[in-house]
Amino acid sequence: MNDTRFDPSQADGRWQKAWDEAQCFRADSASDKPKSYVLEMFPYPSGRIHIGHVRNYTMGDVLARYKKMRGHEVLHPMGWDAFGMPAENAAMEKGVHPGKWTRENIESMKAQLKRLGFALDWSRELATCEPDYYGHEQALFVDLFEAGLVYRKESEVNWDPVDQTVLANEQVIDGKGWRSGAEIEKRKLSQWFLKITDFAPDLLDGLASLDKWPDKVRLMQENWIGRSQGLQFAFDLSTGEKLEVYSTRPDTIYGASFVAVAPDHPVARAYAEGDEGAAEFIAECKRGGTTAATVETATKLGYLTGVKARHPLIADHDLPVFIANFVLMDYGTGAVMGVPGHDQRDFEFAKKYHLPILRVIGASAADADRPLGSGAEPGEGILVNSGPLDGLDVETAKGKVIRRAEADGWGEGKTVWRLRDWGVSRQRYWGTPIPFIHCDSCGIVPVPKDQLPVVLPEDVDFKTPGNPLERHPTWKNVACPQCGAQARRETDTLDTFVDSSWYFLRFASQPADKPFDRHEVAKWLPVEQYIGGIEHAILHLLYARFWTRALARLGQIDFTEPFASLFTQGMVTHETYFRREPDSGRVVYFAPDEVERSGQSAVLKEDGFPVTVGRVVKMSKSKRNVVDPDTIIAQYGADAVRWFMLSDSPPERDLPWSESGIEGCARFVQRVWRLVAEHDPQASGEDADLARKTARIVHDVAETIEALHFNKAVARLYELVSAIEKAKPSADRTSAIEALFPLVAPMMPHLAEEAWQAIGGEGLIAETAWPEIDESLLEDESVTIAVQHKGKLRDTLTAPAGASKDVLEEMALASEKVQRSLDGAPIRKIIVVPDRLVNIVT
RNA sequence: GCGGGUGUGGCGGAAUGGUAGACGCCGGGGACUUAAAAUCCCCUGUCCUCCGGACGUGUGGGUUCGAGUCCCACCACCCGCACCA
Repeated sequence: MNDTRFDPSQADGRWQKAWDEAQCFRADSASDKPKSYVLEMFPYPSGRIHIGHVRNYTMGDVLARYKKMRGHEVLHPMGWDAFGMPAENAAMEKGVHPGKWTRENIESMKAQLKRLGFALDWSRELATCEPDYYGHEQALFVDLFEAGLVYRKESEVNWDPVDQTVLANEQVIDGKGWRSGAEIEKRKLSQWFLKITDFAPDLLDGLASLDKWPDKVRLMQENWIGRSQGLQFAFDLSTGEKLEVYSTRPDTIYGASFVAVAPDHPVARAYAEGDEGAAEFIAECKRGGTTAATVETATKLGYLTGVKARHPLIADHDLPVFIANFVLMDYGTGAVMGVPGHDQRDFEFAKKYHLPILRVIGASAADADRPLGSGAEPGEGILVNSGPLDGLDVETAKGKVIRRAEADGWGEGKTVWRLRDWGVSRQRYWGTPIPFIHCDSCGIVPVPKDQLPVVLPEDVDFKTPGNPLERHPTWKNVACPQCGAQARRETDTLDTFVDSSWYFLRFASQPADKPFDRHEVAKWLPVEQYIGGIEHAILHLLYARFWTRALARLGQIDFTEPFASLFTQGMVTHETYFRREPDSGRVVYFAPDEVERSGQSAVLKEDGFPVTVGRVVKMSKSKRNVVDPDTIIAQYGADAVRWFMLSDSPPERDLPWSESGIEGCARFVQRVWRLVAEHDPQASGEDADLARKTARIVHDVAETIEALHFNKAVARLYELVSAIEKAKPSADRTSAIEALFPLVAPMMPHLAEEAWQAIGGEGLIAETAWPEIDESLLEDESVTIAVQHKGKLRDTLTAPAGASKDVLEEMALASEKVQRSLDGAPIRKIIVVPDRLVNIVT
């Protein structure tokens, strides 16, 4: 151990092997230590680990290793979210089977993760694409069906009329199919749904208990679930039918000037039968994709029908009925009343179709005749021009209208949720087969559990677009489990969000004959700390919460919230380098290793001419601003890469990758290593300042790791290393060095092991306890007091901690700098904050 | 369009309403060396009449003895929007 440099290229692998052999990171559910379940969102096996994964898993790893040092039994597993579209795309493009492609990707990504030295329990590894995972998922799906939480209904998909296939939203670009270029249209298919709306109140109420989740995520989920209270009421139509509408602003009912229905509303369809223009308009609305962003950013269009709606409160007053492209069939009743004065969308619609814009709310009664100018006024106020409601505030008016409607029998107060049921059908091959059989006489029959798993057939082709299961020659054909007659398998597969809705249970317990063992699961769950990207703030996390609640309702588990604490980390970003081609104006991007960077500018290595240094954005293949984890591990070692992932940027914010930054980290690894040579067990003498600093930093690093403020832990460790370097040899300095290595062990585990061994530490540092400190060393003896005058800093004083206000005031006035600033002005007031500051007001 | 977030030196950032810029990167100067690498030391927000002072946390207002932090309005960028994962 006399080498002056730490060599990761030989040390990393050696310690990774040592951990493997000692099986340090195997989670023992029989242990009587307190248990910690640390989980990072499992990756999609795209082929290579992305630097974003490295950041995510490094954070989890630091926490897992730290918890272990704190005496916890830690479960820190890893697996693969292995179903999904990219495998099918690879099959189409390269002719490789999705299973082969996926399994090879898993192998290479696993090797990459191992090179980073993560403290993972690989004995629990799982891949959702294997029958021993998805078979259990099928069993759970059947359980949910039997509990009445699964049903079928029609719903819209993106239909590519040329490829004759269903497209995902991301495959629709500017309303056109990504391969065919054909105009996409909305088409209705009969599909499988999970009744997440059954749990809407529960999912909403449960958010309150998630006090270790970021507020922003809870808020996003709250808005997504979208509880609203309003009035559902019926208009009498001139056709003799009734039209149910829902409004959250029944107080504005006197301001209604039109009614609008969704293009696929029965009233619209019925009317279109006798009106060609309406039929054409409805057909027009079918064009384009199904996403909310597309629908809502489209120009608001309406078609005036000849139908009239009788206003329920204004005698003999009729409103025109429109078919409108912005009204959604699956929210509320698929029909709305339009109040242009107090809703911006209605306002724009009214302008376009020359409808009356009435004011029914003003700042006061005097506003009754003030016209609405440039836009709607959606806020609070006092009712005007509203007959019996005049003078009431918004809330009171809402209540009055609802009571009136209920008394007169034309409507009732109703709670409506924005959340829709979860459509889980996918018309694709590479997913969990939905375990149902269609029988002409028995209807829809679940596959009996003893016949699960329904295994995906291997012999499929991807030469033509569409679902290979649909055109497989034999797989579909099966006998009905009930009557034995010839029947057909369901060919839809499950949304991959289903796979990720219960994998955290399977990690905790992996029996062969059932999805999980409830007693084993109870030992580990809920997950103590879940870490992943903010992009999953709504869908994945909501679906996992729902699935957990559904299993609790079925009596399979005893808790309803899967993740006690959630952390959402930021992205890893990098500068972009590009040139604009002079002829076409096309932008050509260059990879970081093709570019020589200096100061503000950069040149292309190949030709020596400059390239433009573009914005710092999320690493992506299209911008070519990616760095490959393997390359940088080979160059700098796993510890430097891990250290970089934790340094500087707060973990919830974006982290800009930089060459100079990683070099600084690699230098720091060596700096820590050099302290091994400084470790002198024979050194004697005290260094009270260093001892106090060491205790303080041991304490702060623990605190900041627990709060996941890794950047602050890193800053404190830099300080400790500097302090040790500057200190003269002493017993306290030797102790500081002995404390330092365990402190950095969660972050730089390879170096820490090597150093620990070199200074004669016992066993593996991964299994060592966190350093103990003398709590009395945390008390400060003196403090720095700021003295302000006119709100500005004039001087700083050193005072004993806990000095009285009078003493501090006296010290402040004694300061020459303060007197100069005061310049004899009369003192009006002195504010003293003990241990902090004195502010003199003149 | 709707929902959520972020904004502080050249860069990443730190700061229970109480000393703005901790810590790191970059840059500058110096030491060591035949030289380089490595390492170590010092400086490093802007401006000015520079042993002192003024200004300064996206923009414009406000509350306060005191605002990066609280309130109002705005701007820019990022994430999500139900079939990407």
